[in-house]
Amino acid sequence: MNTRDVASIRRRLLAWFRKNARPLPWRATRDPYRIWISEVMLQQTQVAAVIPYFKRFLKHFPTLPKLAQADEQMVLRLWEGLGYYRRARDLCRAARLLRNNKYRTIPDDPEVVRTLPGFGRYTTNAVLSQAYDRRLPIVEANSRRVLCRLFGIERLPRDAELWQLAESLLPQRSVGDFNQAMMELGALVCTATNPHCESCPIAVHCRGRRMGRQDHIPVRAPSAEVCLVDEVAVIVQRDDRLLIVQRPDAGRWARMWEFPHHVRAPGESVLDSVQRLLTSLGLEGTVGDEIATIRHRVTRFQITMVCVQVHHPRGSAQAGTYANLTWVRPQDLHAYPLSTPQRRLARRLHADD
DNA sequence: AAAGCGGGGGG
DNA sequence: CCCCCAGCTTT
Repeated sequence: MNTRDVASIRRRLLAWFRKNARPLPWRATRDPYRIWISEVMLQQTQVAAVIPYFKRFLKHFPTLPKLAQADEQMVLRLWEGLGYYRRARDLCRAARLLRNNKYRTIPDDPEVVRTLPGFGRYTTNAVLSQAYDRRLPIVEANSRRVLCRLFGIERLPRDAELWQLAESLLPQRSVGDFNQAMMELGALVCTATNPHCESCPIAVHCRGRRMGRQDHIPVRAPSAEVCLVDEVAVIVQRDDRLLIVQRPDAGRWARMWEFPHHVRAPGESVLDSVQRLLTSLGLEGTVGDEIATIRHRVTRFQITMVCVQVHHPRGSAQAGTYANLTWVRPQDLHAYPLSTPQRRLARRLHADD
């Protein structure tokens, strides 16, 4: 792309956006706080799903100070159904960090913003370009597709390459609109399947289109295979609930799954109950021998270790399998009522490695 | 650099 | 069923 092409792309895209932009709620403002909330909700989440959540969230927490003093449980409740709940926790953490450092809103400083939890390169640049017209590029699902087709990249693109291309297109002003225009084009015209090249404002500059390869760009990374993994699972019982602590990788406790709806039937053995649980989750696997059982008088927990061999879901192949489960990160275990025996057990098993 | 996080929507 | 979606964090 030479300088003239780039200038033409900027002009055409901005003109197209001003005529065709959807009237989304977060576009009615340049309030950095609102833009921030929208950007976080939109991470890995489609626009249509976000709109009602965004409106409701802003009714409860209209400003940064309100969010900074919010109860995290309340924020999480408002987040229910959006997924990736760490986003909500990070939202609270970042709001409080800003307040504690005497910021009354998101500062116009990428170096500062980038250090806040939940602010990666994309979110930092998206918020600052839209709120303050900072000249910062963005790369996400939509603009990635646009860039790959526009530049005719017929191989797996490298991230650094895409960021560089995105920056090369940025105008001097209206940067926020331009970034949004790239995304809007990807959402409305340069779609993943059946792109509408006939109505694309920059089709004349599109190498992918010129090569007739738009349907084969961008190329996808091969999806990971489902492979067999030997695992050790720990079953924690309390009353009629089960909690499984699983160790997918040797020497590292990666996750803890709670199954609030799984009830061990009267008289049913733990091993049978776990087998039934695996089946009900659609996981193919077999429950092997019981390794050990530990009873905690104080906590009323009984912990059973069993060998479980599971056909382990890799990549996104089994996304959704664990719906309705509560996910707890190991570093968050201290906040969880069942953490003490779990960690004790983790240390014991770890010592055996 | 690669894997994991979650839920919904569409083909 | 599979792919895709306004990514971030950790290893």
